[in-house]
Amino acid sequence: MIQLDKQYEPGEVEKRWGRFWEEKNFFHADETRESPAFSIVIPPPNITGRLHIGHAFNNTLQDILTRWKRMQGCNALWQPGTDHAGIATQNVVEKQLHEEGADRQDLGREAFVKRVWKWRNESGGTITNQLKKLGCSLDWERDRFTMDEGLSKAVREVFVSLYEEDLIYKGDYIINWCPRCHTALSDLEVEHQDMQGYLYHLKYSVKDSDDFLVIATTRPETMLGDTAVAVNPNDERYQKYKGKKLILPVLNREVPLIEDDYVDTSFGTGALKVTPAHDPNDFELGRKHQLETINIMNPDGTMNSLAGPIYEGLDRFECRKKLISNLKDSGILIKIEDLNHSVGHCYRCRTVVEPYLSKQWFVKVKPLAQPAMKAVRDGSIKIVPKFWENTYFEWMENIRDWCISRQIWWGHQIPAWNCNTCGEVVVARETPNSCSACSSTDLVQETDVLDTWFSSALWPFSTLGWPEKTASLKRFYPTSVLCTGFDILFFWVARMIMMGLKFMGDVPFKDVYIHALIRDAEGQKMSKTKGNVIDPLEVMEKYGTDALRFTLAAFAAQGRDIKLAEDRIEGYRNFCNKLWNASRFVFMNLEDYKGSCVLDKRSKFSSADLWILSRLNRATKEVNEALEAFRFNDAALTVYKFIWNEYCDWYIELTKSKLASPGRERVAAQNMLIHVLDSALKLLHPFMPFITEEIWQKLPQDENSIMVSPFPEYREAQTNEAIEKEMALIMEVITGIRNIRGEMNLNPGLKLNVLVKTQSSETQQTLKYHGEYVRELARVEKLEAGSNVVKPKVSASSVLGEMDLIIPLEGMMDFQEERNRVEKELKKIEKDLIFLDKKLSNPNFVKKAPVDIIEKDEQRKKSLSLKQVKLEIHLKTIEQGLC
RNA sequence: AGGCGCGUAGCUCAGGGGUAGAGUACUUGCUUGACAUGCAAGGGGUCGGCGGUUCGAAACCGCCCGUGCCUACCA
Repeated sequence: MIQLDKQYEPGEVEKRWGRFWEEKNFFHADETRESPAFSIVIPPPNITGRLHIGHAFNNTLQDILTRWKRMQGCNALWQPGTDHAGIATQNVVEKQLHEEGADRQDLGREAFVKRVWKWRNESGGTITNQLKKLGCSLDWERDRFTMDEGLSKAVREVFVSLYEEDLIYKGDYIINWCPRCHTALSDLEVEHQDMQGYLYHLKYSVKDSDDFLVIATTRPETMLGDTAVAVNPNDERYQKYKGKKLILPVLNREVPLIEDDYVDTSFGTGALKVTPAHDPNDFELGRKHQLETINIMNPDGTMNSLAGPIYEGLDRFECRKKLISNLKDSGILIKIEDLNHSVGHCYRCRTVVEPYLSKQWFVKVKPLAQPAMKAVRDGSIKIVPKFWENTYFEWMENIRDWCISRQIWWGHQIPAWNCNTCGEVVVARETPNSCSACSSTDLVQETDVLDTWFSSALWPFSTLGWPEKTASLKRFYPTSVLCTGFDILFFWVARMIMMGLKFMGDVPFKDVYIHALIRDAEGQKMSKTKGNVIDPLEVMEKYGTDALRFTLAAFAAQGRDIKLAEDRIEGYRNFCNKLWNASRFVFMNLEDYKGSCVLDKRSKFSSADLWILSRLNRATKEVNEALEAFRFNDAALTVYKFIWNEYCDWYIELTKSKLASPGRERVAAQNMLIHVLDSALKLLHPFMPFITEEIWQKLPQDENSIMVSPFPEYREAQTNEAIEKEMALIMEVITGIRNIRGEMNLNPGLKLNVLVKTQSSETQQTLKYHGEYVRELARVEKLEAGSNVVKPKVSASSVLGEMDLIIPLEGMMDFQEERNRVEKELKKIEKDLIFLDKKLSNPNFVKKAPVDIIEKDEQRKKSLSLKQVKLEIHLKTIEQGLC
């Protein structure tokens, strides 16, 4: 006989089954298998990452889908992998070097990259192991890394193809530069933050005149690179200076006054200093008006020689300080205003980014964006929840070219070679030996690497073997669902759609499920710097992995951020224990059971048996439907309620009388208990893989693992309305009795006699037939039901539908308690009747409302009135007793 | 500056044109032979405010207040 401990202890169980699944290779998807494919690619976590609550959430949802589909018989692939995270990883290793008193320049490129690989091989797998702990059923055999040979080949293929089609180009443009990471960033990699800054008003004198113009700027140090001042052509104030030159303070350079209606007359003074090398707008103005560009900054954010001898070598912010101080002394600075404006920061290191003119590589995105928008518009890709589609379209419509070159060492080096002899740029799939133009062998490869997101954009097909035409690619592409947070909708999702369509000729996934972000109890985004992180590993340690997973699923309602509360996790930990103990009860009653979990058609099933089967069937339907629609919370709560509120609270209790003595009813109950437990465990398995496997393995069944057993399906014939109605009546009577017992503070152990007065012969039959249930669950000695029941003077009573529930209490009646109870009830009835009366006496309601609503209300009014009359009579007898 | 969410029980959150639900917390009573990480019963909400549509609004629409986020070339 199988005995369970009194409490569920997750720690050891999780380790054991985690190992078991991996050993049995259950997570593996075989590309040669013919069953319908279901595939998901994991959003590859950074190799620098540690599992945070967002990962836990994201991956729990994917695992739920994967396990569910796998159990449904699909050839289910959940593709694992990690991302090389160029800047982030380089930063980690550079920091290490720094601690050793060195920097990457000391090592040189080759040695540095080698060092990063070493770090990756030693520490890059942390998150992989943590995902295993979370129970993720990823096909580890297929683990990929964005810097793998195969994926690198894919990157080259895509780069060269795009270049050949003129969709990749190189040029001098203003980009976002991080002076700390020493690299260009794409627009997306800049995080804007509102900051309190200053608007400095500076005097620029007009050449050959005593007049001056006042310009306003937030970044005064850039004036050293000014090559013009712009005003609006319609601005009255500046008409008289048309065509004049201005003298740039400090450097005393002559700059022209140009006119452009881009200039907003209402901002600042209406006069705009123009620095084409250090501001994106000024860059555009500069091109339009053919202005000179003067780059006054070094890549590390210090000023270069063009900034003049006083400022050369100073950091940009020191320069600002010193410059302002000097300008103040020389009377150039007129005033300083407070200004709240948004400042861009590097998303990897939080340094203020600098708009910076430099030579970079770009992807021409517009031609790729068109089909990507169409795919979503025509439904080839569905974004769930739908409202994210708007965000997607808005971004795609305004998309600008994507800066893909990064001046770092860790990443895919751009497959372009510069010929030192003739200056030709050779872009090739294979490393060329000689220049395609002049045959010189003096070729030097481009030092820049590609944006990490460039390789991520290929993820859904590069992981499956592309550019080779693999069987996996054929079987699993397009993938079924992409599951991710909205924070990388543009970074990643949009780009995968563009690249998938371009290179595979098909969408990379059919559904995109966008889930919420997890925040702390105050609604703040969790971050290490704020110190408000919830560590999922700690939670798993304390409450068990299943409890965490279930909590996350229960919170996963669509379209709302999640404020994670620890007491919810505790609640679901208790649910694990509840399930554990229900199972414990079942096993305690199986010692003489010879059957299996399969329903035995010849069994003599009781009404309770058929009832739970019917309820199980409904729950099964709801779980499948909810998961189909990505309503994880509905699915989770349905299983929860079924197990706790139906199986445990009612069914187990109802079986106790049947189990009490040997016989056909006992066997039937045993059969149904384990059949339903088996199914419930399966329904719960995708959410709580560990505890379900642990219990399920002890059930009499001959399959290998619950994770590869068939998921329950809805069966029309198992829904039994008549039985559900019958049992609802029984439960109503039981609850009615318990209510009186509780409200009147009657001793729980006290056996009561109960009379039910009812005109319905059906009700009489049901109560007669199932009297045992009532006697057991409501602690009743004698139960009598009939139309001529006589109510003793000293009794408690309530009205349940058309039934009068009467509990004789001769000698133990607390009249005051009973009066309070009945008066409370009457008060509520009165309130309801007033409401209904008002509604039903409204001629418009009767005229316009649907018939079934009117009928329902009329029915309710009738039964409430009847109940009221009965209770008032009862109240009178009580009051007699009080005198 | 535009755009998108959210505001429901003390707390954390579901729901959604026909008189409000869960978990947790709270009150009362229970060492009932699965479970005190439990059982039974109970209290608790003019569903942010104001208008509108409707026979009927917490739900749909508009405005306002509060709150969170995203996008943007706010010198």
